[in-house]
Formats: sequence, structure tokens, C-alpha cells
Amino acid sequence: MITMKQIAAETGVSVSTVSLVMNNRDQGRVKPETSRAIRRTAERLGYRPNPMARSLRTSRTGMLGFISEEVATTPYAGAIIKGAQDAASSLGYVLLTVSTDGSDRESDQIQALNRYGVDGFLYAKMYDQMVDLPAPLRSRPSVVVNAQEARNRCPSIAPDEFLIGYDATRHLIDSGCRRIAYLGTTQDLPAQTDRRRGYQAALLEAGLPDDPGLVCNVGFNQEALDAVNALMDRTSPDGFFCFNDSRSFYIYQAAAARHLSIGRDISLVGVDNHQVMAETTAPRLTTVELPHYEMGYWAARKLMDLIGDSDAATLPWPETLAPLPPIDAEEPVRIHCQLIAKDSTRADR
Amino acid sequence: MITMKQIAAETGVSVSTVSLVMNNRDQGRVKPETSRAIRRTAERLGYRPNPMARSLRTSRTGMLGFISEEVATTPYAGAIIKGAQDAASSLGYVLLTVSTDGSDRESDQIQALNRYGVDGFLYAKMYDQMVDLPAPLRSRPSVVVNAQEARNRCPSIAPDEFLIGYDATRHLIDSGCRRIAYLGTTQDLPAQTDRRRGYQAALLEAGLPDDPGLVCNVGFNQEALDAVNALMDRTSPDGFFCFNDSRSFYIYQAAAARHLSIGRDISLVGVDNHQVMAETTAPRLTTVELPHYEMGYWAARKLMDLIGDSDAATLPWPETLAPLPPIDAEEPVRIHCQLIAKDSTRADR
DNA sequence: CTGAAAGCGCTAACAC
DNA sequence: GTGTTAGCGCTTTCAG
Repeated sequence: MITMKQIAAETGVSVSTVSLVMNNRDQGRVKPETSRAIRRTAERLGYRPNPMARSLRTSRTGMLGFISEEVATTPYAGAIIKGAQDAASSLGYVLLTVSTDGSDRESDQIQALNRYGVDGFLYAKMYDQMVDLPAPLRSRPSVVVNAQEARNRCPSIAPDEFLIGYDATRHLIDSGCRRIAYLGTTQDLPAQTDRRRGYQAALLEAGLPDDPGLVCNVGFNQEALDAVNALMDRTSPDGFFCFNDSRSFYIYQAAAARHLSIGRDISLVGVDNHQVMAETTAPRLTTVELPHYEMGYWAARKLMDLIGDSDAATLPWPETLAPLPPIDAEEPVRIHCQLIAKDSTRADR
Repeated sequence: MITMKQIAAETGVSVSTVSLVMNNRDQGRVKPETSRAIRRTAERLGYRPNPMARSLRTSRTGMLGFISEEVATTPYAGAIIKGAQDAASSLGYVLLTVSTDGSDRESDQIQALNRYGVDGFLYAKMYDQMVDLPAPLRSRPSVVVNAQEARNRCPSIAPDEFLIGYDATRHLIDSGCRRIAYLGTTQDLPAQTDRRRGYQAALLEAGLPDDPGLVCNVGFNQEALDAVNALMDRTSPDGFFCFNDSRSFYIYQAAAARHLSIGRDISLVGVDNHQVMAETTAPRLTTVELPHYEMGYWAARKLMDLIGDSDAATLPWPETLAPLPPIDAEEPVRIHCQLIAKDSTRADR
């Protein structure tokens, strides 16, 4: 590791001058040619500042604390982390990650992050829910990811659940479906109620009846499969909007048993049903993507903004958020869901 | 943040004495009662050392760099991270994570980690493969996770692929299956060849014929499904060993179309088929778990050992690695696969 | 046994 | 314009 001292010696100036130049505080304070000389040797020697030493004076480390629960079980954490990571690293920040499964260890972990001097916190959840920001975070820059802060104590970013239901149903309608079933969950989640509201809104708007017999909320296993079988026998829908992967999977099984082909005989829009269909191609098989990457990205950007990093504003929004895809695609299409950002404009775009 | 200076002032001693005591270097150097007094005020004030300041002198930060590619797409990264995390945090270490998708950014990321002064590196891959440890890591303590270092430049930990095939097949045999199919992948992976060898070994050992007609390597989509359908029509196996999630899924579809029930009519052992069956319960539906968590844990432990932390030896091995489960379970069972650790005894146990 | 002093790499007043 | 100085929190000789 090469230090300012060495640059100073090499260039024949003092350390403070080097410091001024390296921090771009040399406007009108250091003679331009001195500046240039310093920059050149810094370049030549491959100087990189030592963040630790710097933090001792500035109490800013360039590290963001990333707190998430149950990282282990879901694929989504990775995507969120990656998004946050990308935003962070393009501004020279770095992520200090901890996962907290046992709830009591959470405050220990936060302690640890604080000792390491993180500049702020990303508090991520694995599914959209109401959360209380942990007390130790309330006095520090924090952003909630994939959830909503109950008392609006800090910015947060989460999927627009209503729009998910609306877009998915709309997509099925536009593909020609007329009897569209909603296969939801029996769990009491904001996502469940809001997506269903979106589903109904789309039906109404299209002048289609909102037939309660087409709504089916199921749990797991045989019981769920039985319910789906009953639904199909009773109402023979031509399109399905599925709450998640496992729900899509029941449709798959029921359809196979009836020798119905997804995409040919019936259409299906599932939320995040990546796993089930990762390697399947079929028309009229549609995935609503939960934009975990984008949420992570947005949150990190917002956090750096909160911290006071003026460069945060210059960060581009990742291009992956596209408008609704064409409906007649031969390949499975992906609907990118919108986000709701609290405390600022809608996802800032 | 409360500092040594404050403790010194409060106790009426000098900072250096406090330092000695807090680092447990006070044996026979500091009067026991002074030590006790210092410890008491430290306790009372809730003193925690500042790792940044310490690292300035010792050039040890207590941070481990975690490098992984394609974190975004797979659920496994999370599990590995969590394992590493848990091992690390129980010794007071913390994880600095970076993900490198673009290959050229990798060295930048490593640079960044180095500037932050990480004590060593975990280099994780998303599937078992041969890797070359990146050059900048070769001179630093490093451990390869879920892959094998081509030139044995550093310790590594990876699943025992042969044993996966053997255990899975053995499990099917023990459950009464006699015509066991292997549904593999057409990709050229070490996992594919080794698992298949294990499959054959188990058959031979049980005196069952190794019928090539029962081995079926497929790619994706309709083509794969067709192959599976053909396989079932041709040989009607009573048990399946599936390479991964998507392969299991094809069996599911083919079975449903024949009104066969997994668990009742046919048995299935799939590797890591968590996603497909996460919420399914059925007897004779078995998952071979790839112990990502354990690999992360082992690797972090090994790394801290490499770094020279003597406490690393005291870390317990996580209990989750259990022996083969009973075969007549009513619930789906999980087979925990064994690990192969290079450069030390087999997974240290 | 304990404290004074130097220094890790860097920043920020304040002189010159 | 540039250098001197002090100090962030901690460790580590070295005196006493």
C-alpha cells in the first residue's frame, strides 16, 4: 500500500499539499503545476487512499451496513444485495453485510456494524411487509428495502402490489382471456390483498364480471392441489394469475393431468415464478418480476444521498426497468413491476 | 463511541495500561487490582474497541472479503454468505461482500477489498467447478468455496459429487425401487459425471443391472420433456434420481400427465430441489441438500485459521450435517451430502 | 508494575 | 501557495 507520505517525498512537497490535491480541494490554493505533478506521481505509483486512516479523522468510512434476515432461504436476498452493491461500488462505497435470524442477535449485529463505522444502513426484508425500524437505526441514516416502515421513520422502497395485480390481469385480458382466475394465498399479507384489488380493478375496467368463484386462495400441498383441481373443473378458466411460484406449480400439475398445455390451452401469469419456469419457454407464460435488484440499487442510492454524498444524484437508474412488454411474444415475457418509494417521488422516475 | 482515553481518565491510569488490559496482555505486567478496576469501568461504560484505529497499527481489521459471482440469480449465494457470516461473527469478524459479474471488474473489487484492509478472502462460486484463484489473491490468505482450486493454491471446500449419486441411488434402492432412472444434464460438469458414477456404483453394489436405457441426459424445454416422456414410456422406472430442480420438474409434469403420483407410484430423489418442492409434502420424495451454508461456514472458519486466529479451532461445526435419514419417513426427507475439503482432513470431521 | 512518547495514514487549522 | 502542527483511537517500545 502506497501512502501520501511517499507521494509527498517523491514529488518534493508536503503531505498536506498532497492531501489537498487528492481530495480535489486545491482550487486556487495549490499552484496548478504542483497539483499536476502530484497527480502524476500518484498515478504513477498507483496511489489509493486508505479508507481506515481517513475515517479516523472524518468519521466516514464509505461502508454501508446491509442488514437482512433469513438470507439463507431465499434467492431474493442475493438480488437485493447485488443491486445495492452495484450502486455502492460505482460511488466507491462497499457493503458490510450481516444477516440476523435470531432476533436478539440483531442489535449485536447493528452494534458491530457501528463499531466498524458504517455510514448508514440498509434494512432489507425478504417479502413486502410492515416493519418497525430497529431503535438503534432510527438516529442513523437508514433505508428500508422491500418493506414499508410503519411510522415512516425513513425512506423505503417496495413493489407496487396493486399494480402487479392490475398489470398481470390486464396482460391476460389483452391476450384474449375472458375467464381469469386468481390463485392467491391464504396467508394474510399486504401483497395478497393489494394484488387481488388490482386484479378486480382490471376486470372491472375491461367490463368483465368479477366472479368470486374464480378467486381461489390456497395454502399448500394436497389440499391446495385439490382446491385447484376443483376450481378448474368448476369454472374452467382460460387464464390464471398466480400469487407466486408454488401457486403456479399447482396449476402446472393440474393442467398436466388434464393434458392441457400452458401457453396453448391456457395462459398463466405468475409472480416471480422464475424457479419453476426458469428454463421453460412457452408463449403466454408470463412472469411478473419482482425487481429485487432494482430495489437494492435504489435503496443504496437513496442511502448515499441521505449520508450527504452529492454524487448519489448522478447515479443512473438501472435500465432493466422497462415498460410493459408486447403481448404476442412467442417467448415467455416478463412484466417488470413498478415500485413505490416512500418519502420521495415514485421510484424517482 | 467510548474510547480507551475515557477509560483511562475515569480509572486514573494511562492509556497504555488500558490497552494492555483490554488485549489481555496484562499477565504479570499489570497489578491484578488495577486490571480489575480497568475492566470494571470498561464494562460499565460499555467500551468496544474501534477496529479502524486498531487496524492502523496492527494492519488487521477483522474483516473478511467475500467475493462471489452472479450472486443475483441463485438462492445459494445467500446460504453460503450466511454460513460464512455466522462463523465470522462468532469470532468477532465481519464480512465485506462484493459480487463480480463482469470479469474485468473482479480485480477492481479485489483492490477495493484490499484497500479496506480485509484480512483474507473467500472466493465463492455458484456451482462446483475448477477455478484458478485470481492472481491478486494468491499472495493472501484465501479459501475457495463450492469449487476446486485447479493448482491447489489454497484450501477449498466442495460437495462430494460421487457420494451424492451414491447416496441418492442407495436411498431409492433401500426404499424398494428396482428400476432406477438417472435424469442428468447434457452440460459438461464435474457434478454430472461424478454423480453418475456414484449412481452406477450403488446399482452395482446392490446387484442391480446398470441399464444404459435408464440413463437420460437432457437439456431444457420441450425437448427435455419429450425425452422424459419417452423414457417413462420405454422403461417405466419406479424411481428417479434427478440432477437438479428443473430435471425434477420434468418428471413432475410427465408423471402428472400419466396420473402418477410422486411418492405413491414412483419415488424421486432430486438434488437441491427445494424450489420445486419447498411447500410439498409427500413420502418418498427426497431432496439431496447441497450444504451451502456449511460450506460457507467451513470456509470462513478455515480462513480465520489461515489468518492466524487461534480461536478458529474452537468454533463448533454446525450441527446441521446429519447422517442419512430414515427411509420410511412419511414426510419428504433430506439427505445431507458430504463435503470434500482439500488441504485438510475431510471437512474436518 | 506503569506511563510517556512515537507513530499507523490521513485531515484540517493555522502559520508563514 | 505551501508547510507545520496537532490529533483521530489504538499499539508498542522503552524508561523509570
